Amino acid sequence: MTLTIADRLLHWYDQHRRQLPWRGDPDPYAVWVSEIMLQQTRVDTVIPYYDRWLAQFPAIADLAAASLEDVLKLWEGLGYYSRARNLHQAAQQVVRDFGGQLPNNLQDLRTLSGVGRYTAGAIASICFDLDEPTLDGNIRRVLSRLFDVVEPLGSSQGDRILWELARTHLPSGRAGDYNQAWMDLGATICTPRNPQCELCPLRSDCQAYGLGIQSDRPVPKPRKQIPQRSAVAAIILSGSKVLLTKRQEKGLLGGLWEFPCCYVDENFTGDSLQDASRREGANLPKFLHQFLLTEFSTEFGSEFATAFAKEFPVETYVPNLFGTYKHAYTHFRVTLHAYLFPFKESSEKLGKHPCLDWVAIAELSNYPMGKLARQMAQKLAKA
DNA sequence: AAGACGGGGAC
DNA sequence: GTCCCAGTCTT
Repeated sequence: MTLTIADRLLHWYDQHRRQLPWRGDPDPYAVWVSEIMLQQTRVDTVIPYYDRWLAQFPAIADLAAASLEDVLKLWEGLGYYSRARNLHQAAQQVVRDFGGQLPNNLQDLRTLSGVGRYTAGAIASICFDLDEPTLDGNIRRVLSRLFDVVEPLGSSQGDRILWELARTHLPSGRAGDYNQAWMDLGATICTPRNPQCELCPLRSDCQAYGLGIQSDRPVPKPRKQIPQRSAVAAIILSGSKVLLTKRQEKGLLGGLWEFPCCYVDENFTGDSLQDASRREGANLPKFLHQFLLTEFSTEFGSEFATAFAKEFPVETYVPNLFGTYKHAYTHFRVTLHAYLFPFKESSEKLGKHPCLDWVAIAELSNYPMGKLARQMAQKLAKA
């Protein structure tokens, strides 16, 4: 009898599987944490975060009882911070609705925040031996080459085909290994560029290889141009402390701390670098100064706004440049100019608000921040 | 169906 | 510089 594709795939996996910290851990919580961290994130990046996470939150109950601040601090640098917020919330969901145990079926798994179709299939097959397929970036690429799928990656039509292919070839009884085998094959052999086809156990089954078009599969989805934005930030010093503000829970870098800042063009239209250079030519420190006065008086009370206006008269005070930073987010790039506003006298009692804090320079490392704010904080600590 | 959502590594 | 990574949620 002839070997199926799954037979050959699993045979290869039995010999070449990667040794990873979450592999062989019988605790579904450990697998769950790894799957969330691995979303859009490489294995090598995840491993140190995974180890620290399991050390600090060994069980679901530990995570559920933790503060969001501590959770975000441990996630700092991994990106896509909604994953951390969702994982935290889902842990509380599990304690409240499922007796502290991760549910062992696809439907209940999908009710957890941050658990989508991929993660539910992965957990169900790996932890609970359910015959469920799953589909990630690796599996999409491998199946697209193997079966010469021409529908663009991520299109709904393409996804329908790929989910069906994954389910069609799934063997009964080893779905967890089958799913992970596709991913290991995609990560180590059937790579995005320069795939090692001569080492592939499925070479003779591969339609793209047969046609010599491996590098043309999968068909990428057309990309849009990334807009360029400008921003200004304020380093407001008082004694040995600096003013931090906390971002709102939702959206970009939600719940993280930063130095007070704003985009120069809130009515950004998304077109062209011309707008960017026009904004760069504007009077940025003056714009920032006005923003701070408005922001402080509307958000943080008139007392602090008054003290700030007295110390830094908008007509006469010209702040020094602290630094210029360029950063690329997923869907836009930003150039940020930071300016200094040093109070002559210590005024720590000014500005009381849950989303505002005077922080000693030495304590900045305790506050969860995005990369840009972290860079600024580190420069401040060195000076 | 398309966009929001981070940061880093490989080329 | 570009691509893309063990995707999910929102609009």
